[in-house]
Amino acid sequence: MVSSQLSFTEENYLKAIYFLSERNESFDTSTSEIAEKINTKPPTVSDMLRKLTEKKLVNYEKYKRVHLTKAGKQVAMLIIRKHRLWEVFLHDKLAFTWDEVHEVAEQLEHIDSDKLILRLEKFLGYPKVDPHGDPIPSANGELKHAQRTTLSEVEKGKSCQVVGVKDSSSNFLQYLQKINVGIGTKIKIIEKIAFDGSLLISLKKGEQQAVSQKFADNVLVTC
Amino acid sequence: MVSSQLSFTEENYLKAIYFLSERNESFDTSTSEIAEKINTKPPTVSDMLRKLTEKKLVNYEKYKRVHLTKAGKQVAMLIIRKHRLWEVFLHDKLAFTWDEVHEVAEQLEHIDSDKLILRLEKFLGYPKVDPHGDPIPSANGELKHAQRTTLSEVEKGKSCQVVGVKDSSSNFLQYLQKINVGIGTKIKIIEKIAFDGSLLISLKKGEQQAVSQKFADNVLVTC
DNA sequence: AAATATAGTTAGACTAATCTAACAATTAAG
DNA sequence: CTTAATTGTTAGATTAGTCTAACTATATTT
Repeated sequence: MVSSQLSFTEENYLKAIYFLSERNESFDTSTSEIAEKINTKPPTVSDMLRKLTEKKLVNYEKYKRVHLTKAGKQVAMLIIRKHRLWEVFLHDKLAFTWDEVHEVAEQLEHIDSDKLILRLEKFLGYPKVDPHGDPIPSANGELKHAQRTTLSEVEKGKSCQVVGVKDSSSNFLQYLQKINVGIGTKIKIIEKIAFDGSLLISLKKGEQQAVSQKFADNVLVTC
Repeated sequence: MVSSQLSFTEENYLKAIYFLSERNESFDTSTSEIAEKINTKPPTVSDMLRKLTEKKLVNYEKYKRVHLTKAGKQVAMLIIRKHRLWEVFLHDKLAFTWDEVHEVAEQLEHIDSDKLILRLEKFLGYPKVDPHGDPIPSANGELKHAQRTTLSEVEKGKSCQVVGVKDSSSNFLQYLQKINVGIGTKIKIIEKIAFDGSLLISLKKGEQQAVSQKFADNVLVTC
């Protein structure tokens, strides 16, 4: 049942290193960036980096920059996976708003049970993105680099999930709300009307909806 | 958002003290019983008791027996509440069996968010008992001392929840399984037939079922 | 390239939770 | 009511995670 053998604190360091590394080309970060991120002081980070190096979760040499090993990245991805699945749960099932989910998910992400996460994922209907539109890694730690396309690119009969919008005018956002389309909404393409490029789509519970080509051009999705 | 300010460990001590105290009339327990329960050694418990005494969560004098203060009991009840609600979630929503729920709930019970628990309780339909039939304390830490009655005592039109059986013969248990009645099942009394004491009951999703008086006499419920 | 500024490490100390070994109090038995 | 058995505490150490202060390495500037 126990999967990582790592402490709460070690997990948080790995997650922080992942997010900081992601921000540059060389996929690495520094002692003080980490300290800043997780609200500790540089000496504390120095100690932890020595420990994580021993455990082969990071590659690190004194005074140089850190980066995650393959194993370290794997651990980080699984924590992020748990975090985002819990966010979906809080949002979809417990009606938390998108800005409330993060804090609680920070705690829930450390719960250690593989079975729990697999069951939760199934219960949530295998979501691909969290309530902020960020992609959810798979059980083996892979992150589909979510090739975002527009709704208009999706083929007839296929399903996809909303991850964002191109046009962020309040007109458009209000329209989206009105027809109940938001981040994470699953959409199936029922019909494409060649005449004007408009689409017939279905949302959950079989609600059908006709939308214009302009609409479809401005909704970003993953398949 | 933070409600208790207590460490994971302190919470576990309070919970252990609660369960051990519950086993005798004087509602107290001892250093070594606690040590045994939470798998530590007596000196560790001694230290912790000093600490919990300072925090006014237990009443304790050296070499005497311990008991929870009102505040300590309150904390314990809220942890038990969280534990049991999570057990219901795991069982009802994620299809864990009754013997699998405890281990994961041991972790989940320490998640600290009042809002989360209130929303979870609502999402689960305000259950009164966990999958083992143990009662769930209310948000203010009160445990309805679940006046168990038999199904036959419940009035027409009222709803109740199964918490156990009087007759535990395999004949009866098999019958219960067949008609999908278990611990936690909610039952509404549709009709009482005066002629033979039999009942017409409804289970969830409106499945109706006729049961005999003998059946109703042997099913324990809370209202 | 020397001086200065920035970033990182080492040393030493603290807290929480744990242990073992040694000692003290309480309880039970004769 | 003294002795033995049981139970509980104190002392001293350990580990994980954290801190401040002092020191060292790397980077930048002129």
